[in-house]
Amino acid sequence: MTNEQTILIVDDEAAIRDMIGIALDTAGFSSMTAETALEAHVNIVDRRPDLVLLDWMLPGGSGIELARRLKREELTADIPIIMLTAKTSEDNKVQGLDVGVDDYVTKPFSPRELVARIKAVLRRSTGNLRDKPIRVFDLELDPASHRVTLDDHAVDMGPTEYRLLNFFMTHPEKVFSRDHIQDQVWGANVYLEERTVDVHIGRLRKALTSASGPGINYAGLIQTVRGAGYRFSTRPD
Amino acid sequence: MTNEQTILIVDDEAAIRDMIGIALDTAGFSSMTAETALEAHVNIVDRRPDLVLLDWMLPGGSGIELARRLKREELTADIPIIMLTAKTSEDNKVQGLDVGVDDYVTKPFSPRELVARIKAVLRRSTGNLRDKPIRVFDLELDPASHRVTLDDHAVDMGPTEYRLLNFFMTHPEKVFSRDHIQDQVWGANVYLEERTVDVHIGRLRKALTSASGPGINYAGLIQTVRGAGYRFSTRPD
DNA sequence: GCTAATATGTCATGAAAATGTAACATTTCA
DNA sequence: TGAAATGTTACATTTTCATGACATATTAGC
Repeated sequence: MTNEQTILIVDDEAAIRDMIGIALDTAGFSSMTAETALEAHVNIVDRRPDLVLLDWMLPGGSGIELARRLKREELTADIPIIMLTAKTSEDNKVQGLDVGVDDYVTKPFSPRELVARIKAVLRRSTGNLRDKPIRVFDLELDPASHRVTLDDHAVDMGPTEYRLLNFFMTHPEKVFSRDHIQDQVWGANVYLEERTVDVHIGRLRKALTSASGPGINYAGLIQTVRGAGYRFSTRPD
Repeated sequence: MTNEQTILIVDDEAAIRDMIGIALDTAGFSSMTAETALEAHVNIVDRRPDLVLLDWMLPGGSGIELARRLKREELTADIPIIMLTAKTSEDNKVQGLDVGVDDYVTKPFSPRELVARIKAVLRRSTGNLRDKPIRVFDLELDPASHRVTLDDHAVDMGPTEYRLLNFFMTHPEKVFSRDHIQDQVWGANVYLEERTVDVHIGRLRKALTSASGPGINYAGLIQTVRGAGYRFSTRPD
C-alpha cells in the first residue's frame, strides 16, 4: 500500500495497546504507541501521526488535558483525535467535544467498530478541508488523488516535494524559516542539515520548471527570502 | 537578533549546568541557573525566562512539584518547560508527572539535540503570534510575509535595511541616536563604526526612493536630526 | 526475498548578495 | 568660511544560496 497511514495509540494498559495495534495492522494501518500523555505529546510533535487514539482515563486525568492542548496548538490542531472512554456518561462526551475531539469510542469496543470509526474520521477530516484541491493559476494540488497538475498535465515530484508544496500552498504569502519548514514537513525534532531544505526547495522548483510551459515559470512562486527563509507567493518577488 | 532569549537551567549538578550553559551560549542563548526548586521559582517569577530546563530528579522529587506548580499558576503557565529525565525505566513515576510539560530530553543527551528541542519548543510557543502589517500612507511592512510594499509594489532591500525599517515603523516620531539604533537593529554587544548606521540609512533611503512613484518620496520619512540621530516621521522635516 | 528503481540527505563548490569600513564628497551652521 | 556632521561610493570580506554529485535508505516489482 502506497501511503500507509499512521495511528498513535495512547493507553496505559499494554493489553489494550496490543489489541488495538493488531487490529490496525490488519486493517492496513501502521501504528505506534505511547503510555503517557507526555510521551504521546512528544511522539505527536515529532512524528505527526495521521490520527490519535487517546484513552480518556490516563492516570492523572491527563488524557483530556492532552487533547485540549493538542487542539490548542497550531502545529497539532489539525490531527484528528478519537477518544477511548469507558464511561458512557453524557458529561464526558460534552466535555470532550468542547475540546474539539473528533469522535468517541466507548470501551469495550470491537476492533471492527474501532477501525470503522477511524476510517470515518480520516475520511471526514481529510475530506472536508484538505480534500479540496488547491489551485493557484494553473497549478493545482489535489490531496484526494495526491497529485499535482499544471495545465492539466501531471507534475512529477517526490513525496517530500509534494508535502513541501502542499505546505506552501496551504500557507501562502508567509515566510517560513528553514527550521519551521522542517517542523511542518518533516516533523519536529528531526535533525537535518539546514541545507537539506534548500535542496528540496531546489527539487521542487525544478519539477515545477520542467512542467511549466513557455508562459509563467511556476518555480517563481517559491521565493527565497534572504536571511529569513522561503515564501510561497503569487506576487512578484 | 535583538533580544537574546534566556533559558533557565535547573539542575543540582554543577557539571551538568555548566555543560548545558556552554551549549546554550554557543547556540546564541543567554542562560541562568538554579540549583534548587525554590531558587528556580524565585528566578522564574523575577526574571521570566523564555524557557525552563528542569531536571526532574531534583532532591526530594521537587522537580516534578515545581513543574506542576509552574503550570498551575497563571503567571507562569505559559513559560515552556523541557524536562531532563534520567531514564524511561521509571515509567510509573513518569506517569505521575503529566503536568503539561512541553517536551522532555533523556540523559545522556547531546548538546545538539538539546538545542534543537529548545528551538522547536520556542518556535511552537512563540511562533504563533505574528505581528500585523504596519502601514504608513502607501508604505506597508508585513512581518508575516517579510515583505515591504509601496503602492503594492515590492520594495527591494537587504535584511538589515528591513530590520531598520521595521524598527523605525514600530517606533515612529522619535529620534534615536546611532548607538541606540545599533542596539536595536544589530543587537547589543555588537560594536560597529558609527558611520555604518549612516550607510544603511542611505541604503534604505535609496531603496525607498527607487520604489517611490512620481508623488511623495518615501525616503523623506527617514529624517536626519542633526547632532542627535535619525527619526521616522510622517511630518515634514 | 531479492534486485532495480526511487527517493533522500549530505557535502562540496561556485555564484550571488549582503555587510562593514574607509575614503571622499557634500551639507549645515556657527 | 571652515569645522563638524552627514551622505555617498567603492571595495574587500563575509554570509547566504543554488546546485550537481554521491552514498545511503527506502520502495516497488518480480
